[in-house]
Amino acid sequence: MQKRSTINDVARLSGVSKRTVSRVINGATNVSQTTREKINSVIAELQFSPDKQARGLAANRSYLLGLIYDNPDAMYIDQVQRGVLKICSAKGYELVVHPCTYKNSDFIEDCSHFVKRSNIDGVIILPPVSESKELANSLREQKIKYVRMASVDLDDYANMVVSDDRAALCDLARYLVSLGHSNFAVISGPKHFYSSTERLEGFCQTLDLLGVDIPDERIIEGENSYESGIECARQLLQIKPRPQVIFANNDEMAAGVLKVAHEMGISVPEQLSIAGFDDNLLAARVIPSLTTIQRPVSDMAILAAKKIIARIEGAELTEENYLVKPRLMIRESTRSL
Amino acid sequence: MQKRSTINDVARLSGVSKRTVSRVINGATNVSQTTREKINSVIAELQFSPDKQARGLAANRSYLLGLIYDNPDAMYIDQVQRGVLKICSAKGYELVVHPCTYKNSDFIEDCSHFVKRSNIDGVIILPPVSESKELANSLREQKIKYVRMASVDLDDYANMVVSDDRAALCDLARYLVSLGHSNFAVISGPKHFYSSTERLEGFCQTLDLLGVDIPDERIIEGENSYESGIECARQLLQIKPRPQVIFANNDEMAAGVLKVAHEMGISVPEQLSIAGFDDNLLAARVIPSLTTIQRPVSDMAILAAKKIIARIEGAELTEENYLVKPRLMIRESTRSL
DNA sequence: TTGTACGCGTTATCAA
DNA sequence: TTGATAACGCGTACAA
Repeated sequence: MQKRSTINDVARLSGVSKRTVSRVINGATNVSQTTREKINSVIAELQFSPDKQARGLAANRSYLLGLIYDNPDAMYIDQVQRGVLKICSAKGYELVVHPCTYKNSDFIEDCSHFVKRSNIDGVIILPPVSESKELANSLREQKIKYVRMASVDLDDYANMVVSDDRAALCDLARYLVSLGHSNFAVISGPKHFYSSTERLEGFCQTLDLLGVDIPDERIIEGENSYESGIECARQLLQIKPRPQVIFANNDEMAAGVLKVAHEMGISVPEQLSIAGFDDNLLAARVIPSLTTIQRPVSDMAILAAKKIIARIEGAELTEENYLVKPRLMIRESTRSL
Repeated sequence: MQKRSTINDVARLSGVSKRTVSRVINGATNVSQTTREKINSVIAELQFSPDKQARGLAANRSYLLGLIYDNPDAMYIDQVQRGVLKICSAKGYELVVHPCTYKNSDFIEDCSHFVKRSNIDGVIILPPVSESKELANSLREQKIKYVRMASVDLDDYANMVVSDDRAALCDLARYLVSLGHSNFAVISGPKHFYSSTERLEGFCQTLDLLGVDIPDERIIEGENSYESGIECARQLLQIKPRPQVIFANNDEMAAGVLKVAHEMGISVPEQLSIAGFDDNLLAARVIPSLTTIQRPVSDMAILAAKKIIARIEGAELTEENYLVKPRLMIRESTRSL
C-alpha cells in the first residue's frame, strides 16, 4: 500500500500551483474551465481526497458533527444516527456520538468538555436533553453551533427542529372520542419536560373541546419507564368507575399498563383501550399491539443535519419548514364501545 | 471567550522550548523533575490541552475510533456505544459511528471509504458484519487496526472479542430438559451466519448428549425478524405431535412465536415453552416475559475498546481473557411439564 | 485567472 | 537533559 496522495501531487501532475488545486477542491468560481477539468481528472486518477486533519488545522474546522443525547429509547437514537449520517457523510462530515446523563450535576460541564476536546464544528441535541436551556447557553458561549430537536419551539428557529406533539395528540383525542369513549385517564410524563406538558395539554384541551372532562385524580405523573407505567396503572385501574381509556406518555409505560391489565384480568381492548406515544419496537410487538403516535424521526434527523451543516458553512437560513407532524398509528389496543 | 492556549504559550511561560513541553505532554521520561513540575503547573494554569487536529497531523493519528455495524437491534448498538465510550473518552478518543448495509454489493467499499476519509485510528466491528472475512481483509490491507466482536473465534485473538454462545446454549438445553421436555423445535438464524450455527449446534449437541433428538423437519431457518418468526412458528406449530418447546435464534423471532401461539389459542407456557436469545427490550416486556440468553454486551464493548486502544498505542497484548459467556435468563415463557 | 509564501499546533530528527 | 528546526497537508493574504 502506497502513501496517500496529497494536494502537492495533484498540483505537480496538473502542472499548476497547489493554490489552484485548492480553489478547485473548495469550489471557487474563478478557475478557468480547462484547468479545472485537468485538475479534476488528475484528482480522479489519484483518488485524491483532502486530509481532514490538515484541512481542519488550516481552516479551523474539524468536519466532525456531534450528537448529544440522553434517551432511554435506543431505537430512537439509532434512527436519528442513521438519518443524520445519510446527510452528513454525503457532505463530508463524520458523526461523533456523546450519550450523557441529564441528571448528573456535571452534565453541562461534561457536554461542554466534549465539544471542546472533540473539536466538533456543530452539534445536534436530542430530547429530552434538548430542552435544557443551560446547555444551549453553554454552547452559545463556546460559539459552537447547535440544533435542538424538541416538541416545543424554545429557541430561534435556526436552532430548532420541532415535532408537533400537541397536534398529534389532538388527533388521538378526536379518534378516541369518535370511538365513543368518555371515561379517560392519563399517565403523563415528568412535568419538568416540556414535551410532557405539550402532550398532556394537547390531549386534554381537545377532549375539553369535545365536551369530555378528565378529573384531576385521573391524571397522574409517570417517569416514562416500564416500571413506572406499572405503578401508575395499578393506581388508575382501581379508581371507580374504572377508566375505559388510558393514554400513556410513551410506549414503555403503555406496555406497563398492558401488563397490569393482564394481571388484573381486564381484557384489552374489550374492557380497556390503551394508547402510547413513540411507536417504538414494543408497540407493534406486544399483544395486543399498541395504538400509538409515530414521530417522523428520520425526517427530523435529516432536517437537523441539513440545518447544522448549512449553518456551519455559513449559508443563509430561510424561514423554512422546521416543523414536522407525528402520525397516529391505530392498532389493536383501542376499540369502540 | 479568548483563544485557546497552545503549546507555544506553555513553552514561553515555562521558559523552555516547546520540544520539552511536548515531552512532558507525551510522558517522556527524560525530563528533569523540576522542569516537568514547572511545565505541569503552567499547563494547569492555562488549562492547556493539545489540539487534536494538529496532533493528528503531526503524528499521523486522529484520536478517533470507528464503529462499524449493521444490526437491527438498536438496544444492542446503544449498549455497545456507551460501553466503548466509557473507555475511549477516558483515554482521549472519540467515537465515530458508521452503520452500514451488509447486503449491499458495495458494502466493503463503503466501509473502507469510511475508514479512509474519517482517518480513524482503529475500528470496532459488530456482529453480524464482524463475520465478514472480506471486510477484515480489506481493513488489514489498509493497515488499519480492528477488533471484531463475534460468537466464534475467526481471527487472531488480538483482533477478537468473542461471546461463547455455544456454551450458553448448552445451559439452555440442560435447563429445558431438566424441566421434563423432550419434544423440541428450533427456529435457527440464517445459516450463513456463524453465530446461527454456533447456537444451533450448542443446543442440539447438548440435547443429543442428554438423549433428546430433534427431527430435521423441526429445525427451520428463520431470518431473525419478527415477521420471519411468525412465519416459521406457523409452520412448526402445525406439525403433529405439536412441539412443546421452541427455541428461536433471537428474541424478535421468539416474539413472533408468542404472537402465533396467541392467535392459535395455544397458551404459553402451559402448552408451549418458548426461549429466545439477546435479552433485548422486548424480552422482559412481552406477556408472558421471555426466557432468553443475555450477552454481557457492555463488558464486551469495554473489552473491545481496551483492546483496540492498546493496539493503536502499540502495547503488547498478552493472551488475556477475550472470551465472555452469556447468561441464561429464566422468565415466564418456559415451564416444566 | 494564477501563484508565492506563510501559518495552523503539534511531533520528531538531530545535534548540543 | 534540552533545543532549533523541519515536517505534516492544507487554506489563504497578498501579489502578479
